[in-house]
Amino acid sequence: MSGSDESLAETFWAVTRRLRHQTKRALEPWEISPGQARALGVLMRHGALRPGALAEHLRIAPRSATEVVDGLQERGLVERRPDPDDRRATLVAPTAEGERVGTAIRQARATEAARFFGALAPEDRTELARILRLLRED
Amino acid sequence: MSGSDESLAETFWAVTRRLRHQTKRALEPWEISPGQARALGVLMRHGALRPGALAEHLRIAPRSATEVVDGLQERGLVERRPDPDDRRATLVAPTAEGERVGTAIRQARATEAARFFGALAPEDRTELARILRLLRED
DNA sequence: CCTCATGTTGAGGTAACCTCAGCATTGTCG
DNA sequence: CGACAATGCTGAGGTTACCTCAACATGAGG
Repeated sequence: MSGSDESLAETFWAVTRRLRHQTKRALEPWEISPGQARALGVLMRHGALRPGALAEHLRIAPRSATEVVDGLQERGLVERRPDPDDRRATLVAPTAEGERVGTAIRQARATEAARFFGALAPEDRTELARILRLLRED
Repeated sequence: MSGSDESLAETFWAVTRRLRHQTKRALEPWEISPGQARALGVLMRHGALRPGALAEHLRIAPRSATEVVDGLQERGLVERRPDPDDRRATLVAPTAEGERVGTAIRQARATEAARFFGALAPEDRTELARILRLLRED
């Protein structure tokens, strides 16, 4: 019983590794790191955000968000502008190019996910989604 | 369809993150990093290994295996000894203490996995294991 | 025995995170 | 309304876990 749970965990990790490698490859055309892609996705979903709020979404320290934003800004994918409501703060928002790249990445990811999970029969996909939601908890 | 696959991937990542945090906490009592724990596990399964072979199992560069072994050796969990078959090479093997800690970690991990997946009904666990094996492929 | 391959490691680099301190601004309270 | 604590960002510098490249010792084949 505990032994089979351990092997379940092991299988889970093996699948995770495969999925991670695949999504990493999916990002290669844009030469963007997984962390940057994640940040860009958050910014596209939420619109302009302060670095601190972005950090919360990414669950990293505020200081680290500065670096992620620096990277995206260097590539011209986001821009910083002053927050009109608080002169201490900065707002980070995707540029037009950022929106373009962001949606392209979202599509590429969807394609990769479809390829990955497409190995399953439709009812297995549904079943997997249902069971994973039970384990998600947040 | 591709949209639901994308959210499936997203759910998968959420579960992965939760499992990762939990196993990391499970290792805290031994103050050992996940990488070191993984290496110790490999050494316990395979017996004495050369650093190069260990690197292959961990899928890291040979030079990086040196560092993992250094860390484990500092904590007295493994020892290096000359390979009798090849005087260029070194064999890395768990010490008695390493075996002790290694089995304790294995048990702690099994307990954590049981707790994590114990949230599921038994038939869901079986179903999850079956589906994940389909995605494993290695 | 000379050359080339192999096994390990020193030196040094990178990416992604961290903490801590400093600076500007804002909100609060006597 | 003025002092002062709280907030928001970022510079400086550290850590961890990886990497490559070159040096060194040893082994194997012509």
